[in-house]
Amino acid sequence: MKVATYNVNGINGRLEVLLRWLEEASPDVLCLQELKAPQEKFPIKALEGAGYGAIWQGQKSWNGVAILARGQEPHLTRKGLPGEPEDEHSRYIEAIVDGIVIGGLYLPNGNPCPGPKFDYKLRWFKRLRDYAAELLELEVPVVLVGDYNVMPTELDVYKPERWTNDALFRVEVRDAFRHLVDQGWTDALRHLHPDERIYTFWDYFRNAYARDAGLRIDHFLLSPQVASRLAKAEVEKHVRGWDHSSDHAPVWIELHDEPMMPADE
DNA sequence: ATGCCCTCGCCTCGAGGA
Repeated sequence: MKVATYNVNGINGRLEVLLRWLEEASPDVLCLQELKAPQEKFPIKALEGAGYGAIWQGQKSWNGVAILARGQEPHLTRKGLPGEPEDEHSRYIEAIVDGIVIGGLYLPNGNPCPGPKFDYKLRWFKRLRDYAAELLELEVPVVLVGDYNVMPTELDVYKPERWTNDALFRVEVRDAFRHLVDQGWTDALRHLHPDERIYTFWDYFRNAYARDAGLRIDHFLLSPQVASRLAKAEVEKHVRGWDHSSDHAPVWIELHDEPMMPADE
């Protein structure tokens, strides 16, 4: 089973690229972020034509998240995180697909820092941690995946010293991510590639992709019940080089069908 | 220190992104 994430930076402006990649990669599940489209402008017909069922939470101009499933309808279990009812940003959507809870998220950027946007990012992170702890208590397969807008370590930034005071790399934000992972989650890409420089985002500015000046900000966090099934984790870097690409690349993990149990268990 | 490039809106510039 292949589970993927892709910050599309505008689903309608990106539709051709998205359909091309779906045809090429055929993920079983795909979480999308930054739809930048209101609910009624989500291109459901085109995605159904490509063989996918979908649930989504749109928003005019900004944010917006979706979950696609190949050959089936994702079973919606939640829209939005608990803890701040007045928060109207479309940043979290959750579904069950093939027995796995898929939480698709788009964490706030937080710049400029300091400021209200940074405060909102930290609050959102806290809400995510509180909710993630509840999910872990269920002891079921859970994948919390999407654009976290955090580079967890210096290995995840092309030039760490340039990013020290940025909301994506501030120590408070790295701490928040680490505390989340330390609840018992597995960072899938880093787990399988402990020493590699891996990026999932390259700025449109400064010829960043050609220079490989990237950031690793799109992450898969796996509950123990699904971490035991992790087989592969890869970034579709070449897609970032396509014409009219998003500034993020798609990222995916491959899961074994059955848990890999220790021999003596 | 800032803009760079790109997306969206309701409209040709501004806001936001990271």
